Amino acid sequence: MTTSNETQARNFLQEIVAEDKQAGKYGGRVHTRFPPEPNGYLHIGHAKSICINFGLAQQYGGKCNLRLDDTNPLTEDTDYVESIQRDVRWLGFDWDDRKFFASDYFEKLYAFAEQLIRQGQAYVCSLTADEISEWRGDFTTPGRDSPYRNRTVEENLDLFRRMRAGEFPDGKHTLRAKIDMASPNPVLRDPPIYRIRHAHHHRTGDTWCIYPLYDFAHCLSDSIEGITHSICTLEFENRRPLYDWIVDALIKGERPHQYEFARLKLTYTVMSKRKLLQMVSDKSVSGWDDPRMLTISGLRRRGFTPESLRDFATRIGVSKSDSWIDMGVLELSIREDLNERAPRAMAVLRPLKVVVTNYPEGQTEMLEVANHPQKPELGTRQVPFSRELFIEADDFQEVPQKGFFRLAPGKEVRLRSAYFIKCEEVIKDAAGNVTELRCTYDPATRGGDSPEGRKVKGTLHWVPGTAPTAEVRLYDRLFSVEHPDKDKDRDFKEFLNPNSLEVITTARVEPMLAQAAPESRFQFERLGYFYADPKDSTAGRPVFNRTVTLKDSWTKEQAKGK
RNA sequence: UGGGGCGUCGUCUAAUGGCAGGACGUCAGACUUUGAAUCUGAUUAUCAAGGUUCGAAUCCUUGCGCCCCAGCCA
Repeated sequence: MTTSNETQARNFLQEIVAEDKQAGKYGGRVHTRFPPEPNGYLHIGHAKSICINFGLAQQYGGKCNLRLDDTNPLTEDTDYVESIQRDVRWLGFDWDDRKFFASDYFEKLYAFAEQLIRQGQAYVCSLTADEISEWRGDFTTPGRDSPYRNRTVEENLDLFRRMRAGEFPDGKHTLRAKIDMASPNPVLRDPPIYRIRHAHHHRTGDTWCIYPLYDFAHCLSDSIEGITHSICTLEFENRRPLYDWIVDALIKGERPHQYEFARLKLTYTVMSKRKLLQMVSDKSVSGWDDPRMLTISGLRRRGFTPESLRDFATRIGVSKSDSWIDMGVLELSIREDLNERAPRAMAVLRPLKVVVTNYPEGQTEMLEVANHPQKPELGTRQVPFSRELFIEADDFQEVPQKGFFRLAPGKEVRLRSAYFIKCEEVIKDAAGNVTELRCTYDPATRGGDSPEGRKVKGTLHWVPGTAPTAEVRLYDRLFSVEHPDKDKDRDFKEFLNPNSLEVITTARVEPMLAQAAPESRFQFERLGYFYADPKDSTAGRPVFNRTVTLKDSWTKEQAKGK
């Protein structure tokens, strides 16, 4: 019998790296890289890639570089560079002194381009963008050779140098690799590798007016950095022949190889940077770090931990099959982590006043409450108890439905770590709304202990009548359907969940919570895990973000009854 | 349509010609001072059809389905 503990199943990338290392390839060296383009914030799909690339390096005694792939000055920005570094570090990974930019290599890449020209493997093409597209053909018809394909090396070199010198406007010429216009793979039909762009670059400023394209820059950046395994997502698989062609043409000796895995797809969300950017710009969300966003910064602000995200990444595995991960898996990862480490606390979201009629007026006693039921080492705290208190409005039903074992007229429940109380009277306003409950308590049940084995099924959380109020933000899935961008004819934003955020400003919290430091995490008993918002919390007035609810079999039970 | 890739429980993922395993989910139960956690049990899968073989998820053939590619984006 094998169990997951005994079998250390390797994913296909680990297998490739292990075999290469075993075979002594690259002298046993393992060197990966995480190469985001700084044109947006990192999301949970990137987190998967980060864990794969940095993880592989860790597991096989290698290194992983951080490389900002900044070859398109139109979309890139230093703000993004900063956020990327912050997010990778927060996730728990370290590139030491190996932070690189593709733009570090512009001079070298230019030299490689000239070399390609001299080798007769690249030419300056003067077709317009539209013409290039036309001449490329389509899936069924081969492309036609550009009329500029046979320019001499000298002419190409001259033109290319003048492109660099800024003699031509945008789009006037491109440098193209001379491969095969009839290739069944359109990527190989003389792909442009340099274009003219008179644009300000976030790092090189106005030094350049020509910029290399991804296919040219990426494989050569890998080569320059001594990358051994260049890992990317499946949609780049078509480009691997081009990767190899360029590297073969220009690099002698050891060279990197590209491998592809399936990108992460999560239900109830969208993953493309374009769509995330759109929601940020049109204010569908409050920003890149809106806690509903599946960006790393959004998840961080929601209260996710780096550990839970890393756990998620290993849990979902790595393969080449195009698959959907259920949002429940992400929720499981954070619940599992926070169940272990989050101290418990009591907060009431929708307060219902309870008066304990037989409790002496003006008396207050301190009750000791455990911070974690399974971890006595996390200690206890004191919560004041007196004649007036609040319970959750949901925890009372005047006419209890089937299976409801919380408070109801004549019924007895336990107040967590306090006393048993019994509902004697229901007070309503003129409109018939329940505004207050009159209860009696049993002094023999102090601490919540059951005397002579008396059973009560329900245990409710509560806060003192003097409890401070706090703002609580209840977050839910951003989209209300599993696959918001599956239907190409419908805008994904039609599926935004209108209830993805509920702000409650009148929640009541136990006294200790009013002092909660920003970024601290708690389990609000019976409600979920909450995180003191790092931006909006102020001294003595924390704002709590709901990270995730507790598993709730009662709601499920209720739904079944209907 | 040409090329490339991928098809294993509801979902994700193992198997490297030798008992289709694990996790999540679901269902049932135990326990419970959180309807949480924990524990126990159950549940369900090799895209199809042929072939090779003592033996096929794995190899071969044919078919089917899904994904990617026709940016001077990455």
